[in-house]
Amino acid sequence: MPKEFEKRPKSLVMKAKRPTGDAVKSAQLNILEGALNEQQLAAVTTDEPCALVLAGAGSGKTRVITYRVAYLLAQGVRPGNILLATFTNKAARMMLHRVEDLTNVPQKRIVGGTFHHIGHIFLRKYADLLGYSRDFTIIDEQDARQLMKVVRKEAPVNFTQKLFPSARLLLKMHSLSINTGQSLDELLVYRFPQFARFIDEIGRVITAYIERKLKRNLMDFDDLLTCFLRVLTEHADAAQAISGRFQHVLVDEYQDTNLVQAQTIKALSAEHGRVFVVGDDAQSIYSFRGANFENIRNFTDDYPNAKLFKLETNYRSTPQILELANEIMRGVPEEFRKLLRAVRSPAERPSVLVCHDAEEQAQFVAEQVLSLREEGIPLPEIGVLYRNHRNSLELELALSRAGIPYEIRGGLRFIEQAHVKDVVAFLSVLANPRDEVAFSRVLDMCEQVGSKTIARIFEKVMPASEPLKEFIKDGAPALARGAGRKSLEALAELFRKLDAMRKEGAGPSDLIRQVVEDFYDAHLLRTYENYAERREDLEQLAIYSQKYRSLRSFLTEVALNQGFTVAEAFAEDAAEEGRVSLSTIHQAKGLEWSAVFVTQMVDGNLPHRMCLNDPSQLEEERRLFYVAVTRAQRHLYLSYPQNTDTRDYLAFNRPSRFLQELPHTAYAHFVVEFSEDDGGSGD
DNA sequence: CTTGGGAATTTTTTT
DNA sequence: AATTCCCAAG
Repeated sequence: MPKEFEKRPKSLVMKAKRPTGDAVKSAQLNILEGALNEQQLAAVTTDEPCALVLAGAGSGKTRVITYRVAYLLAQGVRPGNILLATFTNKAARMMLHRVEDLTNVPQKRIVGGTFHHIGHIFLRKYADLLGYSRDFTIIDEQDARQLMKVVRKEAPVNFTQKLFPSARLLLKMHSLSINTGQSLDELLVYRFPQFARFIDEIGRVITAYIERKLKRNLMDFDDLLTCFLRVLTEHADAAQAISGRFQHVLVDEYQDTNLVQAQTIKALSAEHGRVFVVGDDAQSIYSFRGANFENIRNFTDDYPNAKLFKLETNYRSTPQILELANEIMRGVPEEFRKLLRAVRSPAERPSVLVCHDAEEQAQFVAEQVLSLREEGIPLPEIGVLYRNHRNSLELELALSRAGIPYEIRGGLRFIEQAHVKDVVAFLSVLANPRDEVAFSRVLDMCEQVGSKTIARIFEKVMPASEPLKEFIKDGAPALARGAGRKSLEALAELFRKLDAMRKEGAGPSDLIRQVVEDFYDAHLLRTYENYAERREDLEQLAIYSQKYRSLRSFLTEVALNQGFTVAEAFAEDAAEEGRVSLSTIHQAKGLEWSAVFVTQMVDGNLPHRMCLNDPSQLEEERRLFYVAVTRAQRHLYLSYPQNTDTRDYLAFNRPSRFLQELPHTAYAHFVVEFSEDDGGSGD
């Protein structure tokens, strides 16, 4: 290990607070000792270069990784030498904020975020090594599907198109193949046998898709990972510069990394081997995205020197909740089973509630929330979880009826709404005119312009070195006749204006307002019924974008930081008493509430019906249930409706097999009935 | 060629 | 139940 690094003056980091290194160290250790238990302290202060922290739910995982960063800083490690990879950008912000509190090191000085975010940072610098230009555009899933659709149509596939996989499916195959390291052939045989006969054709379409992205300077989400890895493995100079910089690599939620991410960590740490990894294999719930919990289970194979730490004290939940959680995981192989020790005092058993239908279930949740509030549990301490977004409908209704403020995590993302994407597309074209997805979206808004005209325009414009100039100047509008021509001319005029504004230093919000004023407003008016609402959204977008000076930084933020939802964007802040959280279980990862409702515990929903035939997917559903249950500190309610009302028939539900597998002693069983005006009643 | 409407298909979780 | 696909009228 490089001696030089070890000797760096400790005062550098802590200058603001305490001048001498030793004083810093002992002060820091005091803080640590008060804040951490023995196991946590051992992990945080280890001298081993490579460490794996296996941390059960609620055992202080986040705390450990946060304090580890603070500890390293106190040891004299420069903030710039630390890399913190987390599962969401929000998580990174929270951790680094905490680090700032502990050490006074501003969070901005440490590189932290998702692998996508980190990859993006360096690709802006090194993308040209891969044949991309550095001002590439990031496309989201929808855009990617659009592009794949185009490529698929163009491909010389002679089969009756119906039997050939859809664009969506092609993307999924491609993505899984990359992220799991399986060849397309293998993947098709094992996961999509019905398409195995199209191997060659599928391969060709996917290759065309990859080439097209490169040609148009577009990167999809997977590219941010794979291209970054390619920089690290194929370009020694760049790799040296990057990995030389990050002397300490820390990874949170390691159980949800995929092969590409694991290889990235490996490449980053190849020289110094200083890796600090935290995770819990029992909480691996992202295999549909290529995540592989073998990464964490086999960590010591990949890193033979790794020192293993286990955190087994659970600070979060009551013994009753933990007992139930342990029952869920009863089946996992012994070597990986964790013994979680509860330190909280005993309380009520978790409840299982049988409701008549989804409405009554929602009503029950609403009333129970009210009585929890009576007991003194504030609304932000209550979480309502479900398997998929659609399950939130009845809950929203019941909560609003009861006058309970709530916020929804996930759901339709603000920027994924059609009208917002429309307006953003104008800016995307401005930033990267070769972005054919955005460009055709814009063209498509012109009246009397359809796919044929768009194709003709592209044919003329795309080969040019500056497609947008070509479009504006060379009369691409002339390619259409009549009304189509008129609207294209209006569009060209708008782009002329935007381009000029941009040269004069206009920011994203100016551009957005201009687009809306000159062009989009009219489109909005004739296309949508709820004109006013959507118009309001766009004003919100303009306001939101004021934070960004450059077009590129705004577009990147929009593409990568999709965290905020429609509800969130409009949440009037500072509601005096806060809000109840509604969330999918996936999005609840890493969070906790005093009281947790897990709703729709119906076989076919949790576990989801699509998973029933595949044992490994079924196990993942079980882990999902485990994650849901372990979010609860004190009160846990598991509920399911007995009937599902579709429009024309009534279905009887089976309770989730996960419920049926639990021993009856683990919970209290209730049948919820609303006979008069309120209340569930005992069995 | 565009557009709108009716038919067919698909259905989870997210960066 | 909602999105995507296809076809036929204008």
